[in-house]
Amino acid sequence: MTHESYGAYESHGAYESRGAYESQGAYESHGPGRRAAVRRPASIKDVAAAAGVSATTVSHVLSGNRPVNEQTAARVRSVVNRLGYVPASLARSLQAGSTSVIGLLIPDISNTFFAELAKGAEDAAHDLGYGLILCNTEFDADREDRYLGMIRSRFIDGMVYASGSPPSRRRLEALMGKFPIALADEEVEGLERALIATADHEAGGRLVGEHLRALGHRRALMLTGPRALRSSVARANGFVRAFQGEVVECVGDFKEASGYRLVAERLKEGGSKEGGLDCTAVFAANDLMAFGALTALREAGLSVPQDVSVVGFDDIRAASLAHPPLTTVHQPAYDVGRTATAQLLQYVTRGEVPPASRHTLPVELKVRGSTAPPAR
Amino acid sequence: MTHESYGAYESHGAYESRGAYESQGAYESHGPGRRAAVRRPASIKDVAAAAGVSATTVSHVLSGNRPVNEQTAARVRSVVNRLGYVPASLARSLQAGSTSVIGLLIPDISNTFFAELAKGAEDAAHDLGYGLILCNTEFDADREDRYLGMIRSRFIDGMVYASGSPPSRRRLEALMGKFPIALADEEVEGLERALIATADHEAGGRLVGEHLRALGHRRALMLTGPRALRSSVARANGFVRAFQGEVVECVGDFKEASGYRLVAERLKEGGSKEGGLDCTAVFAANDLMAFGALTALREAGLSVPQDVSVVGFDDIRAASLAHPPLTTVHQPAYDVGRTATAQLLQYVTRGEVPPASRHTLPVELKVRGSTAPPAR
DNA sequence: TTGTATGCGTTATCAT
DNA sequence: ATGATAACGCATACAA
Repeated sequence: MTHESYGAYESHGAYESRGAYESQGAYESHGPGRRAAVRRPASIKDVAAAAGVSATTVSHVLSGNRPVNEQTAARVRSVVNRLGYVPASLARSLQAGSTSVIGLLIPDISNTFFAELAKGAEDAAHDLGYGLILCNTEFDADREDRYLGMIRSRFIDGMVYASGSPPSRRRLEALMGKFPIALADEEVEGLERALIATADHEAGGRLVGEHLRALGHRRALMLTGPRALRSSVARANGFVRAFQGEVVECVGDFKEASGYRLVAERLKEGGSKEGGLDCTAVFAANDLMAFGALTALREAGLSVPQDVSVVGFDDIRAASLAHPPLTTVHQPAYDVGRTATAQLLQYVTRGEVPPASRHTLPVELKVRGSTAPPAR
Repeated sequence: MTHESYGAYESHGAYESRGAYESQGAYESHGPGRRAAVRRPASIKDVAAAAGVSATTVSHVLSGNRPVNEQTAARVRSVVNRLGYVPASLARSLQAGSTSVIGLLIPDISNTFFAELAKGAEDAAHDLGYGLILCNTEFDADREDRYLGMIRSRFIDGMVYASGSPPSRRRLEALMGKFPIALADEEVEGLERALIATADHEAGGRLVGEHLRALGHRRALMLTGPRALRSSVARANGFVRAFQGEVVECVGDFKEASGYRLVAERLKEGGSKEGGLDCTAVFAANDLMAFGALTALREAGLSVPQDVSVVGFDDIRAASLAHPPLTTVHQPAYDVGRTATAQLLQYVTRGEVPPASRHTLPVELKVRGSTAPPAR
């Protein structure tokens, strides 16, 4: 399916002539409220026959790939219009050897971080005439497999991979040597030699560490993401190194519930003291977990930032709207998606598998209302 | 592309045998960091030749559509495995006449309402073995056209349409008679005779009206969505009827900026009094516009809900996290997406164009901190 | 149990 | 300027 196939023929009047559609619909109407059976859409042969030319000529009238007598062309266009003919993109793609569609695989589309990333990817794809399929995995390995199957079966020309389910690493490894794949936002352990666009996670962690240290905190609870994710490790490393204080690490899974659970459990176990957190600050490896932490703290009667400071990561939309507004690390989600996609397409369009290349995009600390100096 | 094509052959060992991949990759490696050229992937003929059977037999070994001698089958599978053969979904779909993929067209994926709707649609699609392509239009008519082209060119088997750009109505009209299309969340004026799953917008407006009236408000500013959208009109109608007070209506476009602008302008113009709003409550037709209103009010030094009450619509995630938490109408976004998709697929799988059918799903008023009795 | 021939809808190649 | 034919990769009707 080429770019043109999306709408190039509309200008020939498919939409301009309403009557044509109504009289030649691909479906037969069986009256109001009744189901209608599908009829075979017009093919290039139908057009050729009706116009008294060969299919070859029809093809060239539509593509402009070679000169056609203007009278003939006009006749063909008229028939195209009348029959409501639209070239079958499947047949085109089969012949062309590519679909002009790539995929974007993400774990959770309702996370505005990934939504922004998706916008960047979509813009980059559209700029080059490519379609973009959003593949939402919900962190589910089966779904991920299924979507990866689309590239193995060549339904799509390439894939921007922005997920993070660790078990998929081996599959990715096999795929990356055979198909155009770019990693966005997330490096995958053992796959350093790939096309990668990512935020500077380590710097983000460092900024948070410096911020909390400067406020006077000396003991913090860190809610990390899965160990298998490079970004998790990088955020934690940057934080620990810059904070230079005591850090209690708990492993979460980037979901709000896990942030809630980890903090609630720690509050119940009582740290070392009177049922408190035993930490003056919480750094969650993403905003969602930070929100979970916020909820757990509120339920325990602790107020933020008076009793405990909380910091997130990502700067999703809800972060600035939260109560209190969440101090967090802003990731250039849109740029990550755009960069990764642009990089990928550079190779897809040339029928090449991408070489290793890393783009690290800068992050920014957004200091808001959820952080303050420790109580005492 | 059938459901099975996504991964049915993986169990034959494509992934289980790493060595096979490495020695038979579809790309030729040119050493670390160098670009690699694409090589033609193995086709069914390659497998047939290598296994010493016909392509027909290979096809049947893989599909199970007819019995094959177990020894032969084993030999074929071994070759499939060795060559890393995966059937080309394009060729399959061309032959089958359908792709087993449908589209979901939405205006803004970063709006969590649509993200939730998308999840419902995706779940429903996957349940029936269908893939789902997320088409994000950004309210852009060109993008919408482009995505609608996918159904006209039969790249997808059907479309769940959850957008709302009014100018597209005529295009939709022509399409709906020819291709399987379902409307989600949004009725389209003049297209009542279609497959529709929507929230009860009118009831939502009514709940808000009753709530504000019960609190004692008598004069409200209503920020509606575009007039051309049925949901906008329904929300406004329900509200006006139940509120039974004075209502000033301003037309927005469902974006945050428009909520901000409308309220800011009204504040500047001064209503009828001392630069105030001249209303004790604001009802925005969606949460995004409510957030814009919140910002404008805050900048004007007005506090919510002490000076002005604010109500939204949708109950997106940020609503409960906002400051103050936003009173809003909860829409069953997930169910709307799931219902519309399930309905659509019921007809897609049978190769029929859907009849008229309307599902109206219940909404719920979430009373939170942004509403209170009027000051005086 | 297996193979041959044909068709799906298009575009490219080679003629005319 | 136009057409006939092959090829893309697969599945199926028909034969054997």
